[in-house]
Amino acid sequence: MTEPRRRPPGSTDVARLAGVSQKTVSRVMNGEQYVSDEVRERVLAAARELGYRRNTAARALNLGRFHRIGVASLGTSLFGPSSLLIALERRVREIGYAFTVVNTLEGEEGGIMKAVESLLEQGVDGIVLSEPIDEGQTLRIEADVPVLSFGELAGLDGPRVMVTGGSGVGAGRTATEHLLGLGHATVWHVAGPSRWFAARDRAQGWREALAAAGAPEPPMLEGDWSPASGYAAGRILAADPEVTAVFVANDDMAIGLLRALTEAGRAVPEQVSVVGMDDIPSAAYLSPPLTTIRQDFEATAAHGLELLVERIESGPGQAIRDDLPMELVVRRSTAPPKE
Amino acid sequence: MTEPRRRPPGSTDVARLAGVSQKTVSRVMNGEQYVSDEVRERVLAAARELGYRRNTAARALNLGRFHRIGVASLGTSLFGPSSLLIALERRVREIGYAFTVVNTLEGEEGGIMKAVESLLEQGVDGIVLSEPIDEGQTLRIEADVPVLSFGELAGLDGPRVMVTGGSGVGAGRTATEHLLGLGHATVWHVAGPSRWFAARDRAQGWREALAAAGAPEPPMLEGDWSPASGYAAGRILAADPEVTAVFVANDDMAIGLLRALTEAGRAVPEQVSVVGMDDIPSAAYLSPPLTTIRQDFEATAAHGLELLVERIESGPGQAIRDDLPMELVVRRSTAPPKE
DNA sequence: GGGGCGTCTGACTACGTAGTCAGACGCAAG
DNA sequence: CTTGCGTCTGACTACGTAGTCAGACGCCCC
Repeated sequence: MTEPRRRPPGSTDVARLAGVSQKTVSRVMNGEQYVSDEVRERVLAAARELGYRRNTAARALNLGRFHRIGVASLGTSLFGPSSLLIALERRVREIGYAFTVVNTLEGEEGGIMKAVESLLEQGVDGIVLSEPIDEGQTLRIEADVPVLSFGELAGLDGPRVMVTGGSGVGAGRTATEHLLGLGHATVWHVAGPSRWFAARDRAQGWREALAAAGAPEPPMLEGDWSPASGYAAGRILAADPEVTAVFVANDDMAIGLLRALTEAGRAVPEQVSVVGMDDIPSAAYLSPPLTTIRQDFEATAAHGLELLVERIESGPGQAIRDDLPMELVVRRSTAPPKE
Repeated sequence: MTEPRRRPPGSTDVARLAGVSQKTVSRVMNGEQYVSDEVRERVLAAARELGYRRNTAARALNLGRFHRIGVASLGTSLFGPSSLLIALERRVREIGYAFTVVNTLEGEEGGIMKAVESLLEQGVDGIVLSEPIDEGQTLRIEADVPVLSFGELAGLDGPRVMVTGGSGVGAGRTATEHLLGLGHATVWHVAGPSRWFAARDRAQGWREALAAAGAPEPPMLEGDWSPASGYAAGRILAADPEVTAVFVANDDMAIGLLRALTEAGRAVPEQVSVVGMDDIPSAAYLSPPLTTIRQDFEATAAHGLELLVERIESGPGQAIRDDLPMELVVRRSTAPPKE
């Protein structure tokens, strides 16, 4: 007598117990019509009794689809990316798909491509590149799987690729316009790492707003999203008395910047105004409370996934590029210039 | 002529092209021995040419295993949970499994059970409850799938359940001992929501340390992890001149607390010392830089998953309960009491 | 009473992989 | 030369589900 390693019950077992055919069980489990109430009841009772659960593998094999969406993400606990990931998960589940994540450690060679390959091997119906960064190589995805990228990923190419915008450019523009509107002669910018398209977008929005207002464009500083890098940038900016307004590409860097300004005796907002981005939960409790920009990750996720699922279920459509809604949250870190 | 909806190539197609049997292709793809180099080469070439990828569904169906680990998480961008999730993903992939997340919106009725059910339907070989919270109901998991819970989940019951500790109790003890060691008569505590076992553990560590030192136990305040709730707690504590030392259950709440103290004119650390927990990246850049406790999520994830995979691959073993390493990071928010 | 249609059910089969078993071949030892 | 063993390969089959197709039955209408 071998190990009683009983395999889980299948539709055949349920069928036997209910005294019907396997096919009828399948019909009941899929809620098809043309099953008498009496039979349906009997099957459901049998299924309950046996603890029956449909076998996903067999279903996927038969249907040729997995009902699974894979996300290649960046494995960072940064507020933006992780918020987007949560929004994606929720939305994916709402539309009846399963959810898989593969993280690509930043800096890893060809990380995104590896992540995509891993997703393809797992078998997914659609792929999302949630935080595309520029890895300096073309990213050609051969498989017959639609791919959604949040942000223009240079070199991304393939038969079924589509791109939808975040709110980067608009956000950069809004933040900069806010500061200019307060009367500042120009606005400095501490950007995120340039490999990130989100960082590029924000910087571009900043540039556009300056140009539109005819304001001079000061040299741009680049951080790595971390408070430490914001602090480093802050030390540089604090030393320059010309600096009266700064747009920082995320709140974490803004925290470091605030600290550097404080240490240098530059008062915020009296001497320097600061705008962050993300509206992290602690933004309202910093010293001073931070003016920042809040993105709507729920909307971003929903919009992108809608496009993706449409491709999955009915084939190609046209790509879309658009800015999604965002909101300026004015707190106490911005004010008109002192002078 | 119908739509040329070509299905992806299978091992049969590769076999035909390479002039071998389907079984031989399978052998090559699985790296089995007893295949001549010449045949192996031919098969690999054919596979490359066709863009062949093993069909996960068929594999899973045949093997009866999915090589997939599912995580029921909480859908929050809090630093702790999201860091743990990232560590889990990385580790799961390292050990050759696929990774699925299902988030349970907090507050949802029976959220964890629903998440687990969803994972079971998807077909996973093991389940991780990454941030167990007390939903006030027994959580009996019927399926023959091993479950790993990070933290003692009341009512969690089932044939193959195991629990491994986080570092909550030890962290609470360490933080409190640090403050007592500086000479404070006692230590106040702002806890996380009591439904979270992580919050309970930290509070218990705090209590244990006070008891061990013979210090009186002041009333405990409870927040919801957010800076706003820390701020609220801070306003209460700031009003009480007795308060000289506070252990806050996470850094976000500590930020709110710091702000409340500052607004009330209570200097940190001169009048009040504060210890947080998590060591979020911005902790070092707050005013003042925050003394806090750093957890080793990588180790936690690795340790737990090791247990889980052992259960998956070789059956039951004994449950383990242990505290994992953590580290006190001393910065400037703590000092001996003024007087 | 016969024809037609709507409702309900089941037999058969495909999906792609890997386990089992059998057999072919070459080489070494007796 | 025979025997035996190690190496290599393929035929057959199971895995659990759902699509296709065919058939049974009851009812309504002419």
